[in-house]
Amino acid sequence: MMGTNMNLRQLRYFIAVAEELHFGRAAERLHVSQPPITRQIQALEETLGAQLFIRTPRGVELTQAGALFLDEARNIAALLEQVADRVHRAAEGSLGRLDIAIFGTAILSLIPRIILEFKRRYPEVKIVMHAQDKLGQIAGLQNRSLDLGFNRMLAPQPGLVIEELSTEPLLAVLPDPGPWSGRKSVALHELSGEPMLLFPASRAQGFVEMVTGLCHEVGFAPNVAQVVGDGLTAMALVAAGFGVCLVPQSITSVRMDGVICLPLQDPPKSARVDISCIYREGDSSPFLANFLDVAREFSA
Amino acid sequence: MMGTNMNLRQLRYFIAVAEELHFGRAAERLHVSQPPITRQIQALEETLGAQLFIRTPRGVELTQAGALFLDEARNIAALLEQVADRVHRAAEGSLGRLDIAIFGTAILSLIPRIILEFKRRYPEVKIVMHAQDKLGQIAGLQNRSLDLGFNRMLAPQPGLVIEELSTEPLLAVLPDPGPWSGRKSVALHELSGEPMLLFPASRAQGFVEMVTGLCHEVGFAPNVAQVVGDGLTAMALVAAGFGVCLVPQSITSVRMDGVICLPLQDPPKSARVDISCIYREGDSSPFLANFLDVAREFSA
DNA sequence: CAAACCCGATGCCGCATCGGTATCAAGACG
DNA sequence: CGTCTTGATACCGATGCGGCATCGGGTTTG
Repeated sequence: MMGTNMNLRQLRYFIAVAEELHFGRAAERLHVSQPPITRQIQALEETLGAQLFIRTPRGVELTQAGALFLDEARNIAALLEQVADRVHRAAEGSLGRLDIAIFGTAILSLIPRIILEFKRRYPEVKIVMHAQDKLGQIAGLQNRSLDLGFNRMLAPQPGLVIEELSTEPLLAVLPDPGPWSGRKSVALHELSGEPMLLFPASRAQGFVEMVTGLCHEVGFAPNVAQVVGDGLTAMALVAAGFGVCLVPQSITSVRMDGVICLPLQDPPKSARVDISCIYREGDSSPFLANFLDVAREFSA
Repeated sequence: MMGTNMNLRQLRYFIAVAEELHFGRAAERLHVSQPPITRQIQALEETLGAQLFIRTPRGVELTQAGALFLDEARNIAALLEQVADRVHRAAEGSLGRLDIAIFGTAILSLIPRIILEFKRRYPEVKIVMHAQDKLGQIAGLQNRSLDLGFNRMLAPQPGLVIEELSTEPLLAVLPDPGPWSGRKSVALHELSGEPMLLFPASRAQGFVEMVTGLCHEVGFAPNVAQVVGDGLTAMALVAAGFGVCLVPQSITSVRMDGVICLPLQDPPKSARVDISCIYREGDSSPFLANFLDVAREFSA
């Protein structure tokens, strides 16, 4: 009456016996004695309601049902092993998916290198990139559609962790040819009269306020010509003669004719912008942990 | 340190917890108390080397690894159930394969009806037909390439069981038009002068000896015109005027112009031939048992 | 702000199950 | 006819499992 419970041990024992066609040799292979084999096979036959072996004086042979079960048992055993391995790798962060958001100039220089290295180390982790601004990243992290965001000048958020990866100086982007052609650097106050292009014009500001604050520090209010969407647009407008602008250094990895990029003379310490990442507090995902490891290596 | 042993119980528990997202409800569904659930899940997580659930104050949620494992666990559980069912049906003879041999006129009348009925009852049992003569059937049974043979007048064989399904009278096959046209029966001694066609001309005889013996019983030696391969060939030669022959009644299910088939007058009891089946002694195959059940029904 | 509540984790105990040793029963073989 | 081999069985000690009671933490509630 009691036999509705198959056991993986029974399955292993059965496979051994079916391959050896001999209880004793199967027991030897399994490093147990022979009686347990007999009992487990009997139990298995009872649970299946099927005789699996024909006992002969010189060993056993498979019945048709036994031969059928052997195939399936091998399948299941292999499947289990494979599944265990995949789950293990998923848990240690080698297999799975990571949703990353970037915005604007954050994609230049550092981030691509981090992602490339991560993909090299964990080729079975699928990285899904999302282009979302600061507020979108926060919302995405909170509703779990994102695991990680890259951005600049992030404000603290409850439940989210902000981690600075690196900082970089600001450069002045100036028309070329123009008054600054041939110069090695420029002082911020030299730009006091110039029309200035600011960015980004998105919901979540930060950089705009930073630039205007810097100008006030050196004693002038910026002559804001226009607020545009991103740094590259601003640079293009500088090239077209609409004014000047300040950009993070990494943006200059894009070469553009008609402008020169000069470092600031005696820049204040605040004239730097960060590249930071943001993720959920207490997120134990191994994918995230591994990605952060790679990111921290590159920020050093 | 000991955790290399996954258990199907752990798998069931895991599925329940993953679907309920709550240890207590899972325990209720499984009709056990909550602590065993905790312990089995812990053991499973250790064997897999992966955290499957994130424990929260109001229940649990799946990790990525847990979600992956849930899919696979469902697959394995379903596969196991299906396999158990298939093995059970294979053991009771509903699923599998049966190799049957027939030869010559044994295929007429009775055998096709038996096979048809068996296929109706056990549609998942594949019947493989082999055309083999008596010796071939015996060899096939012994080397296990056959499960069952149909034939006539089988001699006892060690290790094989012969079971008579039915007997049928002999009929005289006579040219028509001819001396017997219009008659309702014929006495065997009337054929004493006629050229007689015998069969089969295969390695394993039996029927030839039987017919010659019958002739001797009524006082004449048959005038053997020719020994041919099978009964149908003999009938065709009768129609062509080569002589007469005796055939089992069932062969007359094939209508042939140019001959008439008449029963024998006062036939001796020995003037009958059997249709028998032959199979391995002690063959416990449920397919064979089921097939024999059907065959015995039809022989009654 | 403390008490009550809900959740999973843990300690302990009794029972079922499992494996090991010794032995048995039945064929095969010389 | 005895011996060997093979699977089956009896018994015993060890392990594993479930149930009960309880703990620790976090949330909710009065």
